[in-house]
Formats: sequence, C-alpha cells, structure tokens
Amino acid sequence: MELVQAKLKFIEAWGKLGSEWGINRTMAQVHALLLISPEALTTEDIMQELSISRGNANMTLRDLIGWGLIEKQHRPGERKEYFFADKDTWNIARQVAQERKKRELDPIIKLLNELSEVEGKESDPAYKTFKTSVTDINKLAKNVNKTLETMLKAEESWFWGAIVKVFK
Amino acid sequence: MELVQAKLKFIEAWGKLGSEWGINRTMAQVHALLLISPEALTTEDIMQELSISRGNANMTLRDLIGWGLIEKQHRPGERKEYFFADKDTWNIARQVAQERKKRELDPIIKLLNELSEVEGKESDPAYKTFKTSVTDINKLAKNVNKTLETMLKAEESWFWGAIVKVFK
DNA sequence: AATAACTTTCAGTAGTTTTTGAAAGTGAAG
DNA sequence: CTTCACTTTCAAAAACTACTGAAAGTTATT
Repeated sequence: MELVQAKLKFIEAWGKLGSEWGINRTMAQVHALLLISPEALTTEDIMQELSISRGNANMTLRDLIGWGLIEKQHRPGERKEYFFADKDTWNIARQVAQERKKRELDPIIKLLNELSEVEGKESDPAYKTFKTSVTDINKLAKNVNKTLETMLKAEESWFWGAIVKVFK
Repeated sequence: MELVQAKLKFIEAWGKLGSEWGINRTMAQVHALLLISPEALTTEDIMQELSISRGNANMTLRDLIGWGLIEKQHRPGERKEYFFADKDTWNIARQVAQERKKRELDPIIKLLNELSEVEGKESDPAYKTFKTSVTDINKLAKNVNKTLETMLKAEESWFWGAIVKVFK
C-alpha cells in the first residue's frame, strides 16, 4: 500500500473509532493527522488536509489540548501557532482513560453509593431487585476504578507484563 | 432516599452513561428499567414507564435482544410478550465487551495489520512517523484484545482476584 | 374465514450535534 | 494609534440521529 492512501485510511478509521466512542469524529481525525505527522502543523494545514472550516479546526484543537493529547508550539520569529501530538501511545491511552474516568466513572460511582442507601423492606421484591442490581454494579464499577487507577500510574511495560503473567 | 426516586435516578444515569458510550439513550434506559424490575415487563409497561412510543419501544427491545442483554418470555395462555433482563452484572459486562470487541476492536486490528505493511523509505520522516505510530497502536490494541479475550472466558471472581493480586 | 390481540415497519417529524464563515477580538510591530 | 497577521467566537445552517404513530403484518382463537 502507498503511504498516501494508508494515511487517509488511518485518519478515516481513527475518526470512525472516535465517533463510536462518543468522541467527535473531527476531533479524532485531527488527532490522527497530528499523530502521523512528523512536523507540527498550523491551523491552516489542518484545515486544508481535512477540508474543515477555520472555526471547526480552532474548536477541535482547543478540545484536544483540553484532553492533553496535543500541544501548542511557538516558533521564534513567527506568529503562527503550530500543533503537535504526543506520539507515545501509552500516554495517549492513559490521557483518554483519565479523562473518561473523571467525566463518567467517578460520577456514576458517586451516584451508586447514594443509591445503595435507599430504604425499603426486604420483603418487597421491587426493593430487593433494585438493591441487588445497584450493589452488584457498584462492585464492578469499583473494580474497574481500581484497575484504571493502577493503569494511570503504571509504566506500559510493567502493566502489560503483569497482565500477561496472570492471563497466559 | 425513596425507592421511587432512586429508580428514576438510576434509569436517568444509566441512560446518560449509555449515550456517552455511543449507545442510544433510550436503549440504555429500557435496559435499566428491566434490570431493576423483579418481573418481566410487556411492551406496554415499558412505553408507559418511560413515556416512549410503541415503535421506539419495539425497536429498542429488538436491539437489546441483539446485544444479548434481555430475553423474551412467553406465558402460557397469554399472547403478549414479556421481556426480562439478565441480572448478572458480570454477564452484562461480558456481553457488552464482546459486542463492542466484535464491532470495533476486531476491525481496527485488521486495518492496523494492513497498514503495518505500508511501504516506504526509512529516510522519509513521514514514513517513519507513520510506521512507528501504527506499530505502537497495533501493539496496544493486541494487548487489549488479549485481555478482553481472557475476560470473556473468565469467571468474575477469578478475573478480579487475578487482577487485584497483581495490582495491590 | 373472520375477528381479535398483539407486533412490526417506516415515512415523516422532531431533536440534537456538528460545522460553517463572517465578524469580532488580540496583541506585536511599525 | 494603526495596521497587520493571526486567533477566537457564535448565530445560523446543515447534517445526523432518534422518535412517533398510524398502517400493515402476523398469528391464535372462535
């Protein structure tokens, strides 16, 4: 396969994957573009490569910075801003995991803890079923949380080494 | 907290979580409703509880069956169909993991393998950066894949036991 | 074979999210 | 203090996704 087509395929696939995970397609595509680009790019470059508007490019870049996935670069003597992506895949995975944990897992754990406190009679089937479901989901959520926390702190090689050791 | 409000909160939260993960909000809410319901429910019940249309309820229930999260139940002497959710949280997690793996991870691994084959000169920075990114993501994806496969086969207690043992 | 009890479909509508592009903002340099 | 080179904002439009409800379809019962 040619590099040019391969790049297009990669950008497209990354965009699709993003949108399946609740991440805006354009954001994922801009990220993909920067990931495979050896040089930092300007807003103009990105607009051209992906055929998107200035406004869209600007917002998307801001969001990516918010997720900790890309950074601004300034070059001496130039007023333009350049953007480049962290190329370390493990960092990317951690960044994304951290952001989603904060936005999604943490609030749901908080809620589940509250819902565990609901009051009712053991003899009421509606109560019993509710309580059991909530308690079980809570346990699962806490295990996921613990594992994520370990991952966030861990080095890649150690993490997968440990996992593989147990699961082989 | 009262059971009635707690149920509403749970359904709302589950719906929100679903939509953040690319799962239709209504589908997640119907699932939540069935999860905390001790009895199997009819389409009619679900329409009423969640104030949704017949068409929506029907499509959503079909999708949930497709995900392996709920089942139809027939009662002797009745023509109505009843629906109930698998209440085992670990099964739910596995079902969802399996479905998403099949739809998302498997295709991306296939593509990454293809993209690893791209040809070019080592001296071309565009080529080198592309290749490195793709190779790294590929490695990560394969590790995730392996872990998921283990999870899909595993018993809950064994799985978390193993994880906790390593990460404590 | 007619009715009744239900389920499924789908064209149109409503609601949500994303994108555009022009205008406003910013601040460095002359 | 004005211009210039850029960045940011945001209202309106477009694109996308989800939902409705009436009509068509299905199957059990009489």
